[in-house]
Amino acid sequence: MRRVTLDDVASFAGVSPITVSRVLRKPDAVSEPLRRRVNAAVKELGYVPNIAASRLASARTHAIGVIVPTLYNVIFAEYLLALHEVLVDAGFQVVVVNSRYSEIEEENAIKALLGQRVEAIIIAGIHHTAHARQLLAHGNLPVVETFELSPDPIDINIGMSQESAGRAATRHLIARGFRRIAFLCGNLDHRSQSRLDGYHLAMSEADLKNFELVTQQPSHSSIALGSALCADMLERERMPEAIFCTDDNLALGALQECRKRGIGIPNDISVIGFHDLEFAACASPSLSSIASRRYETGRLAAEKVLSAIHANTRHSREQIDLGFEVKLRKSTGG
Amino acid sequence: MRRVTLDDVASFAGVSPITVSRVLRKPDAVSEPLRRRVNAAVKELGYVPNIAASRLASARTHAIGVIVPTLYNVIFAEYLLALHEVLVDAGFQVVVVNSRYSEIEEENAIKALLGQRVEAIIIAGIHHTAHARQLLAHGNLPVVETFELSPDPIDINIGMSQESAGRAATRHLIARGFRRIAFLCGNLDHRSQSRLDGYHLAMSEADLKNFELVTQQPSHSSIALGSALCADMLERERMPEAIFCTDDNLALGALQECRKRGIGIPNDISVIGFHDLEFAACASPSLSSIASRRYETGRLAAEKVLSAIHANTRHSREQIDLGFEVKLRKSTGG
DNA sequence: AGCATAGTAGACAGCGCTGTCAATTTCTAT
DNA sequence: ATAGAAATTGACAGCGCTGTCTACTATGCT
Repeated sequence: MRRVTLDDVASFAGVSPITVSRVLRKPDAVSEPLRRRVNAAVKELGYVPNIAASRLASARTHAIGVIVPTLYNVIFAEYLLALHEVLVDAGFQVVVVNSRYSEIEEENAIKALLGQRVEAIIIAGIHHTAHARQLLAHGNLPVVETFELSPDPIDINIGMSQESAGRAATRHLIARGFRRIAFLCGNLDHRSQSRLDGYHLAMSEADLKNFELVTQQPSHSSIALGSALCADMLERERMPEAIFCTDDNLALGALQECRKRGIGIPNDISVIGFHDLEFAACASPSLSSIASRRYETGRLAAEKVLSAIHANTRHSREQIDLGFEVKLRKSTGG
Repeated sequence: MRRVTLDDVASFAGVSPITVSRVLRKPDAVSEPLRRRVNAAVKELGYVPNIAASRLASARTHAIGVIVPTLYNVIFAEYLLALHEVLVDAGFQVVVVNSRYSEIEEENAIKALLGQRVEAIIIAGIHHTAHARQLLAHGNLPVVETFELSPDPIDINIGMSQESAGRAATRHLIARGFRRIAFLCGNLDHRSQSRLDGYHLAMSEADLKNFELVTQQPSHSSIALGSALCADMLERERMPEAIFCTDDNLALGALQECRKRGIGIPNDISVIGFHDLEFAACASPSLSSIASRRYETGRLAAEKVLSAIHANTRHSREQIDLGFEVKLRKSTGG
């Protein structure tokens, strides 16, 4: 039971294989009657072109590789959504690989994508193994690093300063007069680490080094984890006056935990989250947060890739800071 | 600037191309010294095998196609996680395509996957276009339909009865003595529709047809949407006594909305969600829900696919009902 | 010494498609 | 009516790899 090939279709339709190929790829170049005959044959035989053969022959894959650390996070879901919207419409296949927050797996993912001869790689993050970096740099294809700003971009870099954002959130709490400011965090990936750096920076700028309260647990951000981390904080000798969570899910969990314990927000404790997820504005009390622009990151990354492929340029060495926005709501006193 | 090929490596290492190929695929079949020479050459030249060529020559792709309606939903994220865990470890590439809840896009996705000669297709849902169904049935590859139970599976089918689950949730509320029971829903996809059918069934079984309160809005399930739909319900002439949400996100939004309006849960209104997401147990009050087994669905689907590929069997025609569990918590009175 | 066996390396052809260029037909303008 | 351009179709070779088969080497045994 052999699979139907282009040649089968050609002989069935009584034309040359090349004509069949053309009908499928550039129908305008074939006359109406032949096109009909070929299409009929394709349908009749249930022909499905073999992409591997096409890729090999044409040396074009029409595939873009995308590496994200996890699929289990709305942030990346929104980002992927944007990438898909732009790239699929432009006729590209999006190959998503997840690196599970591991640089080793990321390197393997890069190898796999290069082996597939993707025409560009869009990768979340700026920290790679030395070898991975070398592969990307010498891969002779456009590379976009996203979500963070790199001191030394491989090629194109689109993101925001996670450190500045962490600092801004902390400064906001400091400006409100709080001194004992807690930092809640799940997995300490590079982005969270930078936000933590920003927190430390802001605290020390305000001479509040002694009032730092950091708690962290290596599992993915969730409402449940937020409750747990918050509980941990509340059971310490002296409660914090404000809490900065690296993620709105954690913040929502913290809100719940406080309510459960009869702790008023923002009267007793202020809470600020990160990312400004959908529910932040409608939580009760509404949740202050740092808005990140992951949808725009995805769109822009996709567009940059398309134009780089189109222009056949390598190493544009462009860096774009999409910034962030501090959203002040009830949970930090409005 | 040509890409490095197997032949380049071979001549660099002074061996035949076939030997290089073997070193890469079955190193045991090559003697130690040659293997070292070849590996050195690979490293030196930065050789990355061309997968398209390999796939064409070997007629094996080591790729499994997975179709989901959206990536923007934890349910599918967990399912994909499970699929990945099993399949990647078994040496397969997972090709994820999202159909955006459209049967047309699903059909296109199927064509794309068949064109890639994936070795199996795992597809969420049992409703396809006639042509899509035909493609899957005649594609000569294992097919797994998931999440729902099909009256007529194409091949393997792993899921649960969404209707029974919807009915069970509603029955629980009825058993608690409620009569005016509302149903809240976002996008009315096939699964939600079945849950709604179950709701109608349970209501009519209890002679409560007159007390049905259904509200729905065609956007994806979110906490914000839950608040909005709940607000809609609460502003009706007569408030519901209980609310069944097709999704825990909606339910959490409903909880928030009720709290905002000073409506006590479960004293004034009971709420039950669906899926038993992570936060359900730790919400306040804790949220009753119907637990679905999406992780197990993913694992099992992957395992079935592996064994079907291994055994080289087609059309096992197997149906597995993974069931569901009613989780009773505070939001419906414990 | 002579032979069978296993282990190792290579030759060859071909997977199914497309780029390039050549050949043919059709049409346009003089 | 005819040269020349444009539109249409086809021949050929090759993309980079692997399955299959063959050839060679080393080893152990009678």
